Parts: sequence; structure tokens; C-alpha cells
Amino acid sequence: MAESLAINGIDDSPRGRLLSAAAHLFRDKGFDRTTVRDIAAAVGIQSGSIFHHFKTKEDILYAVMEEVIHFNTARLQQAVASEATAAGKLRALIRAELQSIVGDTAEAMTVMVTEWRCLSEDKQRKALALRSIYEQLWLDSLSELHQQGVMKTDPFILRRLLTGMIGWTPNWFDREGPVSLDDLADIMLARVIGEAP
Amino acid sequence: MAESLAINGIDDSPRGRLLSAAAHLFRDKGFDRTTVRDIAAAVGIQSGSIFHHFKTKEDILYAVMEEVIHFNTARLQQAVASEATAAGKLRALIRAELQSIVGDTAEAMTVMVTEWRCLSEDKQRKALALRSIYEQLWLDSLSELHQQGVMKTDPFILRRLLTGMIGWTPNWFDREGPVSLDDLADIMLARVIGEAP
Amino acid sequence: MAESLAINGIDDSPRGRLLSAAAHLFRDKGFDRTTVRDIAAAVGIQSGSIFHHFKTKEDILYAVMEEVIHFNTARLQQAVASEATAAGKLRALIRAELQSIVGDTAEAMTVMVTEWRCLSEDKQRKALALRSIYEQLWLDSLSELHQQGVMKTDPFILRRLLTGMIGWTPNWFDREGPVSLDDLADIMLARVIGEAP
Amino acid sequence: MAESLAINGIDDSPRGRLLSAAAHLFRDKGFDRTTVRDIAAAVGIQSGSIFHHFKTKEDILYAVMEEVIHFNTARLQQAVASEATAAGKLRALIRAELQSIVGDTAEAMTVMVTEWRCLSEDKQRKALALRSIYEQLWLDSLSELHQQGVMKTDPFILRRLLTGMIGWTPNWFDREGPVSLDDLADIMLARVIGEAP
DNA sequence: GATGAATGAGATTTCATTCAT
DNA sequence: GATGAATGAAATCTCATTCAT
Repeated sequence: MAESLAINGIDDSPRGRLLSAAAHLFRDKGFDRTTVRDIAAAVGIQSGSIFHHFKTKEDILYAVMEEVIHFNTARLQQAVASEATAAGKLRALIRAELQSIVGDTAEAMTVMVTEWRCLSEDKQRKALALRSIYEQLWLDSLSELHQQGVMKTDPFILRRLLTGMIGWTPNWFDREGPVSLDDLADIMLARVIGEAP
Repeated sequence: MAESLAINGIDDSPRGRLLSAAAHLFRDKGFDRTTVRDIAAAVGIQSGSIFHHFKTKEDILYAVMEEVIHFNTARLQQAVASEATAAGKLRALIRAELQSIVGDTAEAMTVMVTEWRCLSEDKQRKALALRSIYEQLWLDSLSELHQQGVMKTDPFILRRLLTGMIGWTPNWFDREGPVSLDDLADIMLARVIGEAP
Repeated sequence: MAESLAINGIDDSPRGRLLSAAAHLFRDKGFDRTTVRDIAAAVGIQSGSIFHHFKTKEDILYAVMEEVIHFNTARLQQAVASEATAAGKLRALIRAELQSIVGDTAEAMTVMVTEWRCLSEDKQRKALALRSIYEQLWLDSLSELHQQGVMKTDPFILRRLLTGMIGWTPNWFDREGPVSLDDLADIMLARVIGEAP
Repeated sequence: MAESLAINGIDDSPRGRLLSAAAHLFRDKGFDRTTVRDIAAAVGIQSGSIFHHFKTKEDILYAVMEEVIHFNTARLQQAVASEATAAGKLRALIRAELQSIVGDTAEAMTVMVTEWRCLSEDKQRKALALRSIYEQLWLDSLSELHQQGVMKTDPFILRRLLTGMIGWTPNWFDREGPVSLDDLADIMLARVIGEAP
């Protein structure tokens, strides 16, 4: 999965193609409005055959989220590891999450946010547990800067503001436009460490 | 509607009660997972009677959005009118939108964001047209600050970042917690006009 | 009713306007596809008010048929009375039924044929009883010709063939076309008394 | 379909049984008063399963008509081909259409006439196009007789009179009665080519 | 593993009819 | 007599899931 950088961070097996198609459809039409037949048609099989790979439609949604969490947690860990300074780490985190959310794993990430509610409570808990490593990387980085006195605002709140800013990006960002993802990462970083606005 | 500050900015007529119940259910379970029977039960009528007030289930969703757009556009206009300085206006806008989104119209506002896709393209266009006045108030305020040299970042991008920050708030903000909405407005304002972080 | 030669043989009272509107709609869309609201809208009242005039929707259908049977039975009696010879009487009957079916009572007559099945068995029996006078006029006329040796075919069968020919006319006859109703009556008469074809 | 002379000209597949049951019910109760559940029950499946075979209830009606048009067009073509003289051809056409309408395809033929209006305009056009071959066989035959001087009346009008006579037959003809379909064909033929009445 | 017909629960919507005002 | 909101039964259609082949 991680080694073949396929779309949505999913490998090119039959199961992987199914997940990719599902992620795409879930983002476009939403989980509830995507039928099992839609997904089957998108990968060229019959609807009944889906259930050889997943027990329920909801399991497909969960698997999409699981894959994208694993993939992006690994990406965040690499991002943090590759930087020496606290500010550098934070910028790398922002850049990496932007990449996740408007780049290669855009569909699956969007699905994770918008279709979260379609997960049963049980699966929500399981997915949250997977997410915790991911979130801890952010809090560690922000806490370090806070302790260094770089900013005064509570790291928890700042993470929430960043989540909002980054999460909303796919709704407006234009990859062909004048502002690059690197520019945008800098702009967002400035909202936190407060360089001249 | 404006004079009786009922929940979600909707008045207390039969139609209004129906819309309030719908907004509540749509936020809790999503549009697709809320049945017409659910809504009817919530206001104590039979499901068939709904269609005396609205032709389709989707019309109910649209009506919720229409009401909340009108109500909050009026609120934003008051917010801007009540402040003299550009920075004061921006803070008032942030505070008002926070109020919309975690306060009295929280349900309807959340629905507008999360269930937008459930609107037909036709209705999406109509709702967008209504929204345009609302958005123009923001862009006017940010552009004024930009021209005054208060910040260098593009007003359009800053509005998007604020939309993300504010829009994400209901997912974490605790009205009983230590941070008030006024505090939060100040914190967000600082992300834009860049006082000491 | 008979004295004011209103459309469909129905007078111009509130009840009459309602029946005329119903006949028109029943012919256009069929009984099942015409709603009580449609009828109400056509006469400019509310749907609930219909039930001050008729107990059920089916009663409206029955009333339409009852009126048209009475009206056209009277017309047939006049037609027979005004002719001296047996052949003259038959031609007058054909001409009168053509008039009923493509002329002034076209809508109600068509409804009687096409929506017959929508009547309860009870009302079908009642309507059939009303029809019997009407049909007897035909059989008397044909039997007289048969006894005179004008034609050999069973009068009962000939009446059925005429019913089919005349009843199908509204599906193709063009009142603006080159063939008049009088021409058509002659053509049909020739099918029975067998002048040179 | 043509080789297995099943009822209504429909073969004995699952789809065929469904169409036969539908034709039967549509004739008995009318299209609007026949529910999808009725049809399903008649073939021993669940109502939802119907929609595996047909997208909508209306599609079932259209399929009934399509099958019966194809089947009877073939029958008419055979009837014409098997006769040498113009009068023989016309008699064969009358006999064949009587067979369609009171014999093996009686239900579907009746449905085509009585439920025509229940077809969307789009499907009406498609069905009319299929019918055109059928009608041309009639007009060709009648025109030939007309040119031979056998009768003077317009072939188009005569076809309409025959359509009416034949189409009304199922409403009164008794297969157990003293008059056979052959007798009836002769009686009808005489209405056109005018042998002694 | 794949197929695809069948299931059956449940969704939205329609509409004749009622009845308090 | 008129209104029009409400009823509630019933209709069509959807779709995740199963299972014999």
C-alpha cells in the first residue's frame, strides 16, 4: 500500500481498485447516494460480487478511511522526521496535510470528513483510535512551539483552527491557480507563528 | 421571523415548527437518513400531511437553508452597521458568524454546509444567489483592511481560511468550556490582522 | 337539462359546471388519473367543497353518465319520432348517435365507454338499466327492417357492429375534414341496408 | 415467440410469464388499478423483484403492447401471403384480426386499445411506429379492392369502420354462441364489399 | 471468486375523504 | 355552502444483501 503510491494511498489489487472507486463515488455523491451497484459498475463486476470482498457497504467506507489514515499517518511521521526545528516540523505537517487533502489522497480524506457520520458508533471509535497517533503528531509539534514561547494561544485550539482551514481547502483551492500548495502552507503557518501578516 | 428570535431563525408557525424539526434531524442524522416520517413524528403530524406544506422532501431542505441565509444575512448587516472601524467590523463579522454557527442557528447552518450536496443543482444555484450578499459583506470588510495595509494576504484567501476555521468550530467548541465565543472571535481575528500570536 | 342545450347535455348550475369539468378531465386523462383537486381547480373551488355536491368521486362519474344517458335517450326518441319509414328511422338513429359521440356530448359519451369499468358493479347495473330504453330503440328499428326483409343479418349483431363503428369515430373523425357527419351516417347506413357499396 | 404459440403471443420465460400476467390483469382491472403487487403475486414473486425485469410499471405496459404488435403483424403478413385474390386477402385480414382480438392474444390486444392513454407520449410514438407496418397491410388491401372498383367508399374510412367493428367484438361476442368467428368474418366482409346484406 | 435473480424492508409521495372553523 | 389542513391507506420504486448455480 505505502510502497506503491497509488491514488488515495491504495494499492492496485482487486480490493484496492474497489476501494478507490468507492472513495471516488463517496466523495462525488455521498455514501448514502452511492449504491453498491454504482461501485460494482465502476470496477466492472456485478453487485453481488462486492460481498466477496466486504461484508457490508459500511465496511467499504470503513476500509477507505482505515487505508487513508494509515497512509497519511506514515506521511506525517516522515514529514516530522525530516525536519530539525519546531517551526520546520509544523510547516511540514501543514504541507503534508494539505497534500493529503487536495493532492493524492484527496478523495478518501474528503470522504473521511464528510461521511464520518455514516459510520456506526462502533466503527467511529475504532477509526478514532487509529487517528489518535496522527493527531498526537500535531499536538506534539504545537506544544513544543508553545513551550518555546513562539505563540501564546492554546495548542489544542490552534490545531482545531488549522484543521478547519486545511479541511476547507478542497472546497476552493485551485491547483491550476496562482497560489501553490507551498504558498498556502506558508500562509497558514503565518496564522500560527504570527510572522508579519 | 426576525422579530421573534426563535431557534434557527425560524418563526413559530406550523411551517416554522416543521422546518425547525427538520433542521434538527438533518443535522443529527443527515438529510438522507432522516425520513419524512421522522420529521412528521417530531412535530406530531402524519407523514402525508408534510406534503401540504412542502411538495418534496428536498423542498424542506431548501427552505431550511433559505430561512437561515436570510436571517444571518440580516444579522451580518447589523453587525457591520454597528461598528465604526474596519477592524471592528471584521471582529463583528467573525463574532456574528460564530454566533450563527454555534449559537441560535447552529443546526440550520451546519445543515447548510453538510447537506449542500443533497440539493439539486437548480436549487444549489438559487441558494448560492441568496448567499452572495452575505459573502460580499465579508469581502468588503477584508478588502478595506487590505487596502489600509493592515495585512498583505489576499482577502479572498483569508475569507476562505476564516470560513474553514469558523465552520469547523461546532465540531469541537464547548459552550460550557473556559473559552468564550468572544475569546474565540479575538483569537480568530488575530489570525487575520496579526497581533502578537 | 334538456331545455338548455349546454355542453355534454348538462345545465349551467354549479353542479352542472362541476359535471362538465369532470367529463372533460375524465376524457382527457381518464377517471383514475383525474384528481378531485383537478376537478375542483377547473371550476374554481377547493377540493373539499366538491363533497358538498357529491359523496364520492365515483358519484361524479356516475352522474356524468346518468346525465348523458338521459339526454341522448331523449334525442334518440325525437329522432325516431320524426321519421316515417323504417330506413329513415335507422338513418336518424345513426345520425343522432354520431352527433352524441363526436358532437355536443362527445366528452361524456367517450367517458361512458372508456371509464365504464371505473364504476362499481352496483352502479354499472343501475346505468345499464337506464341504457336499456336507449338500446331498445335501436333493436326495434333494426328488427322492423329485418322483418321487412331489407337485410338478413341478425339485428342484434348489426347493432353491435354499428356500436363499434360509431363508437370508434371520435378516434379518427375530423370535423373540419371533407366528410360530414351526414355523409358518414349514409356510409354507415349502407353497411346495414346494403345499397351499392 | 412466434414458434411457441403461447397466450398473448408471449413466450414462456420468466419475463414472458410476467407479461402474460400483466396483460391479464391490465385487461381485467385496467392499468391504473392493477398494482405492481398484483402482478408480482400473479407470478409468485415479490413486488420488488418486478423491477429486475422492468424499470417501471409503465415499461411493463409498453412491453405487452410491443410483443402483441410484433406477433400480430407477423400473423397479418402470413394471412395476406396465403391468399391470392384481393377479396380473399381482405377476408383473411378480418379473420386474423378477429382471432387477435377475441382469440389467443385477446387480452394484450384489448389492453393496447383501452390502456393506450396510460403510455407516456414518448412511448406512444414508439408504439405507433411499430403499428404502422400493421396498418399498411390493411390499407394496401383495401386500396387494391377500391382500384378494382369493388367498392366506392374511401379505403381509409372503411379501415376505420372495420377497426371499430372488430375492436368492439370482445365486448359482446360469445365463443360458445351460434355465430363462429368465420361467420362473423363473412358478415363483416359483406359490410365492405357489399354482397347481399 | 463471480454471477445475477430474488428478496423484503422501507422510502417518498399521492390522494380521496373528513371536519372544525 | 365553502375552506383547507389533516388524515391514513396505499402506491411505486429502491437497494443492501443473499444464495443457488
